Amino acid sequence: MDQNAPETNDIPDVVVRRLPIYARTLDYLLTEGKSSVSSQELGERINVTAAQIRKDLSWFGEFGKQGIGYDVEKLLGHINRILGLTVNWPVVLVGLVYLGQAIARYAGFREKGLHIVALFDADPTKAGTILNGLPIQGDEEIPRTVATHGVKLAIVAVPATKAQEVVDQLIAAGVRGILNYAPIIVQAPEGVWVRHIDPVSLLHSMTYYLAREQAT
Amino acid sequence: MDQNAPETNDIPDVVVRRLPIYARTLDYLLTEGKSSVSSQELGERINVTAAQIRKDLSWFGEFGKQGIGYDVEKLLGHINRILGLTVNWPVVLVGLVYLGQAIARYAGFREKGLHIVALFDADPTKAGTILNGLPIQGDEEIPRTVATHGVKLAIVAVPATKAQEVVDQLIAAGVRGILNYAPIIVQAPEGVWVRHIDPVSLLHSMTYYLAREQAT
DNA sequence: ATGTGTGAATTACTTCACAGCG
DNA sequence: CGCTGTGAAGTAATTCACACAT
Repeated sequence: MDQNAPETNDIPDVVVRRLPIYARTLDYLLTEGKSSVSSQELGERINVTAAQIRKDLSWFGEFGKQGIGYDVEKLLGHINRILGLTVNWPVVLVGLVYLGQAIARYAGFREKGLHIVALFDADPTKAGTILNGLPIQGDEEIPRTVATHGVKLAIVAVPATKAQEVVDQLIAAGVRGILNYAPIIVQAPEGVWVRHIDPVSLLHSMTYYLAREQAT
Repeated sequence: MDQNAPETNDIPDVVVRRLPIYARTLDYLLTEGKSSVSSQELGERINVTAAQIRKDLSWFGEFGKQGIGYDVEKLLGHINRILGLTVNWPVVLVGLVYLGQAIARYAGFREKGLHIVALFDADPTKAGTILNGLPIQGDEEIPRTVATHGVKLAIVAVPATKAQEVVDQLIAAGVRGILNYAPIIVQAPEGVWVRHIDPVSLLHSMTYYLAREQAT
């Protein structure tokens, strides 16, 4: 439902999905001046058991010191390397109505190795407009631009009705990972990863519990 | 890491999280004019096995007809009832920089029973500004407004450094479910649900696989 | 003492496979 | 037949608990 995990034996996807959270938290610990952290302490910050953190990390090596814990900076470096974040990743963004514009302006991507290098929107009246330093291009430019930048990652923030079409174009152009904000599960072939962001579904999964309580 | 699931024995949270996706897809099927659907067909749209859908639904009752499948409209009604979506849920939104503004303007919440009833931002120069028909209030108004509307759900789109503080205020005011867009895992007491949206982490979980391939 | 790394045990989730109904 | 609902079987993920290193 969420992603198509092609033959990536070895490490479970749940583990991979937790690594970025560990990295983010180590980053915060670093800015707080902490140089060392135990799995216990790290776990408390993110509601994960200490054992889980240790087991997750053990898939990749031995990064801790018995009796001490983990060196924050070193562990962060290890995780960043594991996630392929020693290089910057060019990313394209498709769909520039409100949400897309907000994404284009968000500094958090660039700070974390994700550089938005091109913006696309199907609306021809937007073409040429500069947004956060980048010109908006028409969707027909996707193939050329994706190819010239060697872009592997895309963010899709178009209406649900257009999402599959845009995703197909992106994949045809060479994109291999897609972050989809449209409220629809898009299909992708083997070898392409897709992650969905669906705030309405997340809220609905909470109304389930809240509705239940009121009845009690 | 993602949510604190207090004593909600019975139905697994993974199941609850899939229900909104089923509902959304049934909705699309309905607009496409389909009146009946099999678990197989529904599953193909969202990359879930037919058995999983049947098992998930069986937690709540028997909604299908052997040899036929499910009546789209009826099943949608059942799921909406299960999710507590027979009523509208008032929601407040805190944080109105770019992302928050985009959220405030997004029509998709209201269409799905989630009515944004109040907007808050800590920036006093924003106070009083009308956004999408609602006045922006200062954070100090949170307790009164949340109480008068009986708000149980909140969306948080403030910077990471402010997120925990805002969440604490919201919970103190009576909020029981929080959708957090800030890139930090916020803490909440038993009985409060939290869901996180973290695009950077999702992208990083894909760079992991992409980096691996290039090496191959 | 303290806290990691890890097999073993446990718990949770998914898929199988088929009886039974329309 | 065709497709649901569901126990049973099979996988996967998490937690336990402890040997061992500092």
